[in-house]
Amino acid sequence: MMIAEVSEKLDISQDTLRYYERIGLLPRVNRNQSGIRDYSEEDCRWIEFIKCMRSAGLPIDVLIEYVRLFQQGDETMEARKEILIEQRKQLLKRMEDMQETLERLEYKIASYEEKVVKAEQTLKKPEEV
Amino acid sequence: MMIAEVSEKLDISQDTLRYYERIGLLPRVNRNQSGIRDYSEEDCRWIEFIKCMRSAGLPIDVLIEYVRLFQQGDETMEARKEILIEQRKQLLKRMEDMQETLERLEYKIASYEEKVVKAEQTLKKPEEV
DNA sequence: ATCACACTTGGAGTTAACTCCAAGTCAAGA
DNA sequence: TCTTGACTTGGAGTTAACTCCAAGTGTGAT
Repeated sequence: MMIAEVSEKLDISQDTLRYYERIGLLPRVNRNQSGIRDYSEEDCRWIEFIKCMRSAGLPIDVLIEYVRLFQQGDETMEARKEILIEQRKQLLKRMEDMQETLERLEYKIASYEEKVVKAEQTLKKPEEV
Repeated sequence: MMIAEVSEKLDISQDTLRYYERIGLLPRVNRNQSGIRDYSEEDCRWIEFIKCMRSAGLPIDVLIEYVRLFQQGDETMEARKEILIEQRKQLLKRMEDMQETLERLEYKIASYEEKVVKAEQTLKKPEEV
C-alpha cells in the first residue's frame, strides 16, 4: 500500500505519517526498489493503534519508547506490559476527572434551565398583571 | 487576594493567570488603587471553573466566548446554556472514545500476560526435561 | 532615603505536534 | 522523449498555549 492510500484510509495526513515515522512513533516502513514506502497490513495496524492511543491522550514520548522496545524483540515484553499498565492507570485517572467535569457541567446546565425559566416568568409578569 | 496567593492556592502560575485574563478567558480582575490585581472570591471560582473545564479538554476559544457572553449579562443565558450543552455532548463523546481505548489497552495487557507466561514456560522447559 | 520586593505591562521566546516547502527521483502515458 | 504526477528527503514555518523577560511602579522595612 502506498502512502496516499493509507493516509486516505486511516484519515491521517501523509505529512503526519512521515513525521510519525521520522520521530520513531512508527516502526520504519519498508521501501520498494525505488525508495517509496510500501505499507504492510501490520504497519496499518500500528498506525491505527498509535492514532487511537494518541487520541486518548497517551504521550508521544511514551509511545515512542513502546515502539522502540517492540523493535527490540520479545525480551522487552515485560517492559512493554508495564508501560501499558501505567498508561491504563493514567487514562483511568483522566476519565475520572472528566466524569467530575461532566457532572459539573450537568449541574451548571440544570441551573441555567432554572434561571432561564425564572427569567421568562419575570418577563411574563407584567403581561399577567 | 493578590496574584501570588491565588496562584499558590489554585496551582496555576502567575503568568498563566495574567495570560488567561489577557485573552479574555477570565473576566477582567479589579485592580487596587496602585494598579495591582485584587482577586475576589468570584474571580477565584471563575479560575477554578476554567481550570476544570480546560483539563477536561474544552477548547479555549469556546470558553472565551462563554466568558464574553457572561459579561454581557442575563440576556445571554440561553446562549451560554447552549454552549454548555454542546460541550457536554463533545465531552461525552471523548469519554466514550477513551472508554474504547481503555478496553483496547486492557485487551493488550491481558495478551501480554499470556505471552509473558508462555515465554516463561518456554524458558522453563529445558529445565523440566 | 534607599533598598528589596511583589507587582505591573507589552512583547519576545519556547515547546509540542504537526504542516508546509523546495529540490529531486521515478514510472507511466502522450 | 518529454511531461505529469506521486513520491522522496531535510529543513523551515505554523499554531496553541503557555512562559519568560525587561523596564517600570508602589509599598514597607531598615
